[in-house]
Parts: sequence; structure tokens; C-alpha cells
Amino acid sequence: MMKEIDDSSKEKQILKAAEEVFLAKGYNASKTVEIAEKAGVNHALLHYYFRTKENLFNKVFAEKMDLFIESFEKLFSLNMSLTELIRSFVETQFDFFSKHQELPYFIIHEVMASETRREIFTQQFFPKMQKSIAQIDLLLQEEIKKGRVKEVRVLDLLVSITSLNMFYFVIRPAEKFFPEDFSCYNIQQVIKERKQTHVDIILHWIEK
Amino acid sequence: MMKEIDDSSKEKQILKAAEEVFLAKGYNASKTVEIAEKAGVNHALLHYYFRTKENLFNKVFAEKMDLFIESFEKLFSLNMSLTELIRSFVETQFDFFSKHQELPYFIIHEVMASETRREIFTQQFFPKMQKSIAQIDLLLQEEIKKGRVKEVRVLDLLVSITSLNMFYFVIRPAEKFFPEDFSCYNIQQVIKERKQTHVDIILHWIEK
DNA sequence: GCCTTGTTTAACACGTTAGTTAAACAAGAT
DNA sequence: ATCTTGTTTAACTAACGTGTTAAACAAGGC
Repeated sequence: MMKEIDDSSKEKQILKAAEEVFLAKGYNASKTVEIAEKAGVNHALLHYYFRTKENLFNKVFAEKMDLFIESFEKLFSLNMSLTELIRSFVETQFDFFSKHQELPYFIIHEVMASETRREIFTQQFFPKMQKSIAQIDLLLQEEIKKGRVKEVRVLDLLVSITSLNMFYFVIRPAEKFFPEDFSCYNIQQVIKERKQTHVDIILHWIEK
Repeated sequence: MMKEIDDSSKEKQILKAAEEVFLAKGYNASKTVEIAEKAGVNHALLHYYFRTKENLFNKVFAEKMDLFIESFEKLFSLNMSLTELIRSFVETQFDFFSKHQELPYFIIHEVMASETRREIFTQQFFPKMQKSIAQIDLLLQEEIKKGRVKEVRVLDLLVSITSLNMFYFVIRPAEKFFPEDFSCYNIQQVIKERKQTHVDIILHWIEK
């Protein structure tokens, strides 16, 4: 039999199944046999390809982190005003989490749970983010000097934006438990309105 | 030997150790033998008193949830203006998390991880919180009618406040990994400033 | 002095899960 | 026809962690 590199190869099937299971349950609650089953593949084969669970997990984790980072980098090609830039940043990040709703909790959970993953996170993610932060800061300090916006630290800004965006999707599953308040409207509509709320909160805050 | 109910009793020692370990590592990563060791007590005794790990955990969990709820209820005895009430709410919640910095992640983590705990959470926590929400909403709707504040939903308000407050203490441990940005100042000072930031963000948002 | 209750010791039963191994098979490549 | 590589089967190990159990001990209460 030939080594097939296409998507239907067993290796890819395992990776795909691993992604699903790890994202849904996190590292510890995920079982290699379950992943193998879901991939329609023998449990021994999983170890044949990836040797360890940790190994398989790190592939998935690194890939998701890359996705996350890319979502940051899209922004900074255009030259916008500070307000436009921040609005765009809030919305882009919000949309990203909205598209990958499992990620906020997944990232927090795994980064908290393991030293190894913290290292992957800080080494792979933070350096790339530094550039984006610097670019926002440049524009921010300019506007502050001109007296157009309030004196806020760029890190405070990013933490605030990310708090609102990530936390919102962490607690989204709770919607199921409070049906009266959350889910009476169309979910997509609620999410869209919440995005605008985040933009409002951030822009009004830095507004002078 | 007599049953001693004071704090130095073995039962209390186990509970105390359990609290420490569970808060630091969460349910799954905590091992009963470790808890027994930390309590300076034999592993069999832990089961003698609490029978199961789940049992022991739920005692700790319920106690922490109660603490959390109490921190909400302090507020609503005084009659304040809406602005004062919201400032006070933000600050009280922030101070609570500041005092119990492990709680934000602990609560999120355990509520996400187990159906049982979600039930404890929704049954024990949410009903009590409803009252507080209703009281804030009363004042809020009043002020909105008078045109003094922006039209925001009370749930949006609470979610925003709690996002900022909880998420901030979830990511606090990250401070260790980015020493240049976070920890150049006195930590207590940084936290105090951040509290003011949260108040600013929320009040400027609803301000007309 | 004996009973009771709290406590230790140490061994064990049991389930779960990661990872291994050896033997057989399937099919394309040579 | 044989070699190679991917794959299955099925059994096994080794480790770990929860919970149990029985026997002994310690000390206050009767």
C-alpha cells in the first residue's frame, strides 16, 4: 500500500478526530482510545503514528495557536485611524472567537494546566503578538499626545478587549441553563449585538 | 479518645488541605493521597471521614460558592445612586476576586468540567443572584427613563463587569511569564490601578 | 479493666488508561 | 513472486489512583 498524504489518509483522520476530542474535552479528559475510535482506526495505529498522546495533542495545540495568531496579524496591513484600528481589532478578535467558540476556554484551560503548554504559548504566541501591540501603541501614544484620547496603557487596552471577547465565549455554554434571559432571541443576533457592545465599551472608555 | 470539633481535629485538617489542593489544581489533577499527606493524616482516614473524593470536593466547592454569593449580597443594603451602586459593585467584586485569586479560574474550570457542579452552581448561585440583578435593574431602568444613562441591558452590564474582573484574575498568573510589562511596578499598586480601570470602563460606557 | 472511638498500618481489589508487542494481513512496488 | 509499508488484531505491561479491609493501637469514658 502506498503512503497517501491526502486528507483521507489514516494519519489525517486521527489528527482530525484528535482535534475534535481535545477541543471538546481538553487534554486530560480525552482518551486515546476514544480518538482512535472516532477516527475509525485501530488504537495501536494512533501510537504508531504519534507515539504519545502528548505528541498528538501538541500538534493540535500548536495548530490552534497559529490560527489564533493569524487572526491578530490580518489587521495591520491597512493604515487606519486609531479608532478604526481599535474597532477593527475588537471585531476581528470577536469574530475569530465566534467562529471558534471552543478556543477561548481551551486555550485558557490548557495554558493553566501545563507548564509545557505555557512554554509553547509564550514562545510561539507572545513574540508575534509584540509587533501588533507595538503598532497599536505607536498610534495610541500619538493620539494621546494630541490630546484626542484618554491616557491609557496599551496593555490595559488589550487586556480589556481580550477579557470581554474571550470571557463572553467562555460563558456562552451557560446560555443553555438560563433560557429565559439569553436564548429568547435569535442566537446569531444576540452575538452580533454583543460584538457592538464590546466596541462601544472600549471606544467610550478611551474617548475624551 | 474524644471527638474534638476544634480546628485541630483531623477532619478539619483534611478539609483545609483539600481546599488548598483542590483550589490549586482542580478536581481531576488533585489526588486523595496528596491531600491526606498534606493534612498530615493517613490516606485511609480521608475515606473514613468523607468516603469519596467527590464528596470531599463538593464540600469545598459549595463553601467557595457561598463565599462568592455573599460577596454579592453585601452591597444592596444601602441606597445609593446608580453610579455609586455600579462603582461599588465593580469594586466589591474586584476586591473579592483579589482576595481569592484562585477562585475565578477554579469556578470556571469546575463548572465547565462537570454536570454535577453546573447544577450546584445554577441551583445554589443563580437564584440568589437574581435578586441583586433585579435591584440593579430597577435603578437602571429608572435612570434610563430619565435619560441620564445609555440604554443598556442589565445582563450586558453584569456580564461586562464580571468579564473584566474574573478574566483579569484568571490571567494574573501569566504575570510571571512577562516580567517586563507587568511586574516592574509594585503588584498591589498595579492591581489597585486595574480596579480603577474597570470602574472607568463601565461608568464611561453607560454614561450618556 | 473494658468499651468505644479515632487513628495508623499495610496490604489489597479494582478500574482505567497509556503505551507495547508480535503475529498476521493487505496491497502496491520491484 | 517477493519486498515493503500501512494496518488490524488481540493480548499484554505497567502505572496510577480510588476506595476497602482487617488488624492493631491509643487514650478517654465507664
